[in-house]
Amino acid sequence: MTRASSRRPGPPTRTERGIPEATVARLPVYLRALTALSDSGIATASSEDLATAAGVNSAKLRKDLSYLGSYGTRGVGYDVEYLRYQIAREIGVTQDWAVVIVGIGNLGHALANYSGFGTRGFRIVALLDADPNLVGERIGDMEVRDFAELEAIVKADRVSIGVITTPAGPAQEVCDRLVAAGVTSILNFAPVVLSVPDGVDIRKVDLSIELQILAYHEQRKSGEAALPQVPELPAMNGLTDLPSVGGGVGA
Amino acid sequence: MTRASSRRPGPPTRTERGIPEATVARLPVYLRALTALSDSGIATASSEDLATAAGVNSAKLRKDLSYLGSYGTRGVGYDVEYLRYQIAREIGVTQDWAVVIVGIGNLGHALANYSGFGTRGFRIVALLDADPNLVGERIGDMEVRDFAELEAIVKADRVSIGVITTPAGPAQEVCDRLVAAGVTSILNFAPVVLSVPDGVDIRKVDLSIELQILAYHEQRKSGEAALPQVPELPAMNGLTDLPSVGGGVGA
DNA sequence: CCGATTTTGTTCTCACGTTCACAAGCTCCT
DNA sequence: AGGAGCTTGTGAACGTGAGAACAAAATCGG
Ligand SMILES: NC(=O)c1ccc[n+]([C@@H]2O[C@H](COP(=O)([O-])OP(=O)(O)OC[C@H]3O[C@@H](n4cnc5c(N)ncnc54)[C@H](O)[C@@H]3O)[C@@H](O)[C@H]2O)c1
Ligand SMILES: NC(=O)c1ccc[n+]([C@@H]2O[C@H](COP(=O)([O-])OP(=O)(O)OC[C@H]3O[C@@H](n4cnc5c(N)ncnc54)[C@H](O)[C@@H]3O)[C@@H](O)[C@H]2O)c1
Repeated sequence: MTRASSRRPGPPTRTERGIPEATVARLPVYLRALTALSDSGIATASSEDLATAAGVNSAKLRKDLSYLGSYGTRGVGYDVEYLRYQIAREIGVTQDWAVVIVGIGNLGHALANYSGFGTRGFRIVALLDADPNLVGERIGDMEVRDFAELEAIVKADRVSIGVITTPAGPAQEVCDRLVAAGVTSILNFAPVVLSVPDGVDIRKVDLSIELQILAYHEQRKSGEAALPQVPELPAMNGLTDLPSVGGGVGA
Repeated sequence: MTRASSRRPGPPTRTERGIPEATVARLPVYLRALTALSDSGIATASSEDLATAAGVNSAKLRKDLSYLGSYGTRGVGYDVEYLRYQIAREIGVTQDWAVVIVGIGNLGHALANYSGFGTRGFRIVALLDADPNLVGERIGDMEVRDFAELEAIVKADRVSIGVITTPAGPAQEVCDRLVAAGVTSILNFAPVVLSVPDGVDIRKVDLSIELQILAYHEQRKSGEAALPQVPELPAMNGLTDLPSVGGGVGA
């Protein structure tokens, strides 16, 4: 492991068990690749093999893994099962995390029906919605419950992760309720910037943004020199979506 | 704009109209913030206002915008409408992009029902699935069509963006078909690393990975010094998902 | 037991991204 | 008209991340 003694403020110098964020984001990818290899009956894999399966450069993969410890064997490679467990432990998916989903509309239904969570260390303990017409509906082996029950559920099941799939309008309010109830990690699908207090982690998944990034590159491919250069405000597409400029300040 | 003459290899030196990837990823966020401000009847906004609405640091926002040109006025701020148009043009959402969705299951249905695309420069021209039982089903004002019609549709509607919402197994195959048909940008929801030829852009949205990143940080919050230190392979959670180690090499 | 071979873990360097800090430029008030 | 007061645009410092390269450690064959 990297020593941080005689070196001044020096290089990155991980502050003891601090794994770079970029690495954290890749660990789940490695975990999946290892699972795939394991299912194929492969017991040992080199960094080259793993890197190929995970779609990254092998030097990067080795450096990422070195933050966790020395789990490989020189001249041989990595034991697939062993490394898989070590990564799973580091991420924290060897235990189950209780999750609530708020807003059981189109997207909420899809997530509720998705089987891929339970098999990966996450357990959906409640589907919540404010719409009385939805409350009571059965989805798989679960039932939609009233959003008002949030606090009781979070307490009872020690829920630490909340998923927001409501429209943008109520998202900040829902977020505040989740935080107040004790949820400390939030995955947001609504197209708004949510503000949360320190100590609460938030990640967003935003389809429109992904598509727009693709569009940007797409435009470069085809257009190149065939685009109008700084035209003045013509009629533009309706780009409307948000009801108003939501809550407070971002981080 | 930054001159790149008498300076040697020098600083970042954008290669003429080349916008940093990190900036590209934030432009859609700014666009949304501007739309929100515009809808609130605000005509002018300072970088501070905008940064707050977009959830970023104002220096970063100013630098990002400076890559597009000098669209602000010192001492005043940015004209909301004008800047909004400039960003929309830069991203490429002043024109409509034709999109196909492949795999109309839980997630595909949700996307098909989502109204937020049409209003942002994207037009879903086809919903495709290989399952004969699904073909013909109506979703909103669209009808699910056979995946075999892909090539014809891509040609007819000049489709450049494809969305994959099939299970992981067939995803690479579907991806190859899309590319062969002429699609050059792909948004993938299946939990696999897809390989595509040069010139094709691919982005992935992966719920499980997002949750796992949250879990990692969550574990840090509660556990801290209370975690077992490198235990030996005990019974672990089923982390299975992929059917086997998919296609070829990643980028 | 020793050397050839393989593959990890790590160091070094470069590129990229973020943030600070401030001169340049605009508006408004006197 | 001239100066005070803001706010942009950007140069420079800093931090993080990516990739090349290689020494250290393990296996295997003779
Ligand atoms: N459907 C998609 O494919 C898609 C794609 C991208 C983004 N999104 C975003 O995801 C979010 C959900 O999309 P959707 O299509 O499922 O919307 P939806 O309208 O179908 O569902 C929203 C659900 O949230 C519930 N809800 C509203 N206010 C609530 C509150 N205060 N507390 C609890 N529940 C509340 C509603 O009753 C409804 O059931 C939206 O923000 C949307 O912009 C959706
Ligand atoms: N549902 C979710 O909330 C969710 C969450 C995270 C990730 N995902 C991922 O998104 C993908 C879709 O999930 P889902 O729940 O909608 O699955 P699903 O099984 O409900 O739907 C998949 C659809 O793809 C179709 N399909 C299968 N093979 C095909 C082929 N070769 N060509 C065209 N169509 C084909 C099937 O007929 C089916 O309609 C999966 O890869 C899943 O892992 C889903």
